[in-house]
Amino acid sequence: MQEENIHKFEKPSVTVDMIIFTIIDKDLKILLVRRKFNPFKGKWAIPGGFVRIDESLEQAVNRELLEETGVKNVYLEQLYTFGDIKRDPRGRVITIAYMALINSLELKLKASTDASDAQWLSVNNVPSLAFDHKKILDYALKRLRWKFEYTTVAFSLLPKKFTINKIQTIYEIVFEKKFDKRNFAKKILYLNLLKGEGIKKDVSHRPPMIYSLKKNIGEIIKII
Amino acid sequence: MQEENIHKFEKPSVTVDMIIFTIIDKDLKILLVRRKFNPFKGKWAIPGGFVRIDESLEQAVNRELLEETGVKNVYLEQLYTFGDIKRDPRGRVITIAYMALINSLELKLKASTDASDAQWLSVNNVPSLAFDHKKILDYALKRLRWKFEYTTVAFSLLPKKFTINKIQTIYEIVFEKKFDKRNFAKKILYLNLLKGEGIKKDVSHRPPMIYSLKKNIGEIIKII
DNA sequence: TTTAAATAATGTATTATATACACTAAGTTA
DNA sequence: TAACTTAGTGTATATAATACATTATTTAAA
Repeated sequence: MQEENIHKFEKPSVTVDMIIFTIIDKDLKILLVRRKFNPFKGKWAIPGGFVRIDESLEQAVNRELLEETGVKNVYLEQLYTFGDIKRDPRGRVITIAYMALINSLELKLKASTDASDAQWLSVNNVPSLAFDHKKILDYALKRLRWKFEYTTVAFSLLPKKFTINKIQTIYEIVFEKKFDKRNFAKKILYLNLLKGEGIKKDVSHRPPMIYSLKKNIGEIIKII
Repeated sequence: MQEENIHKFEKPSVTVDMIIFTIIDKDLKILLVRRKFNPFKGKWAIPGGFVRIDESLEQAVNRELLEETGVKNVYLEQLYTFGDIKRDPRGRVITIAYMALINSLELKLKASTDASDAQWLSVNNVPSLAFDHKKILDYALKRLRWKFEYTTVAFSLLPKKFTINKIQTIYEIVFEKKFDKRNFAKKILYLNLLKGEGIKKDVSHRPPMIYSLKKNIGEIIKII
């Protein structure tokens, strides 16, 4: 039977790379790893690795994510595929970029010491990065902000139960601006996304309501 | 010098596939090609092909696009990368999906006869497609509509000079609904995107104004 | 030359959404 | 019990979106 030959052409290597966002100390951070080998030995890079022949892209990303952070079942989104011929000096490497959003409380790898080869660094203070990883970061930040405006991804950065104030703080960190408390609460509550979960105890001020995100929220909804 | 080996892992094949949109006879159409070889011999598929080792993804897409349609320098946008292990029965093939928007007047390959192995078919009337191409089409349609709402991509489906009515018709085709003429014109003109180019002649009714799209329009602007 | 036919051009009133803005409430700590 | 801290809430204004109908200009036909 006549069949097209998929081995006719020399194949590029394929990797996945990811921008892993979390919020630590009221700061939007990404995980960076210091490269152990050339090219760019000693430089900071975003985590990633080769896609195995027997795993899907999502499996590859989840595997790398688990290796680097110890977490699974987090919010993951494919961003863009970068395929310039010379993006990797070793040869032709096409990378599919993802972003992950992690609630920092779930992290095994906590805000690490300076000596470590993996660190959470503020997006406003990233060093020069290997490969085209700066381009990937810029793309991810744009996408993140867009998603915050139009979807409920922000809640992926929070524990299951949270207060309105916690959400607002996350939005303020990501957009680097303050929102009006009354208007913010009005919008979020009016959207009917949240389920009341009682009242927070043990705070030295008026105790706030606790909420969780309802299941089965539609895909795209104007939030902010 | 110690260097990571990019050839340690068996490599997948990499293709680009594209949804090519155009408007013919007041209908949103995509180009489909009939497969000459197995797998899916005889089935309709979207155009695409292997990425050569020495060309970028964009170069690959443009090459395939030129081969299939005879056009170049058209609107092209990367959509998503599909990498399921079993999406191609021949082996591991990862495909980067693009969409192209073409003004049908520029097409060499015109709405072709039934006998041809490449045809423009209405998006509302696509046959069963090879591989995961239906998934790609669905994704492309969503993206297209979103882009119509928030950017000026719609103008890529028109000649350089056009009337307000032509734009409105394009929007009505893509969204499959009618817009109010006064409100539509108001919005488009108020956005200050258009440059007057005189008055159309040789029409058997009141002659309309002709416009062109200004250069250097910002990326994201709410249109509709 | 007059009338019919076709599409172009245009404005206002109403509704919905977004924004600006400040005080009282409920708990803890000193 | 006073001071501190964060929670919770409403209204007025501005802006944006929608609904809706008539006159204008050309060609073709009568």
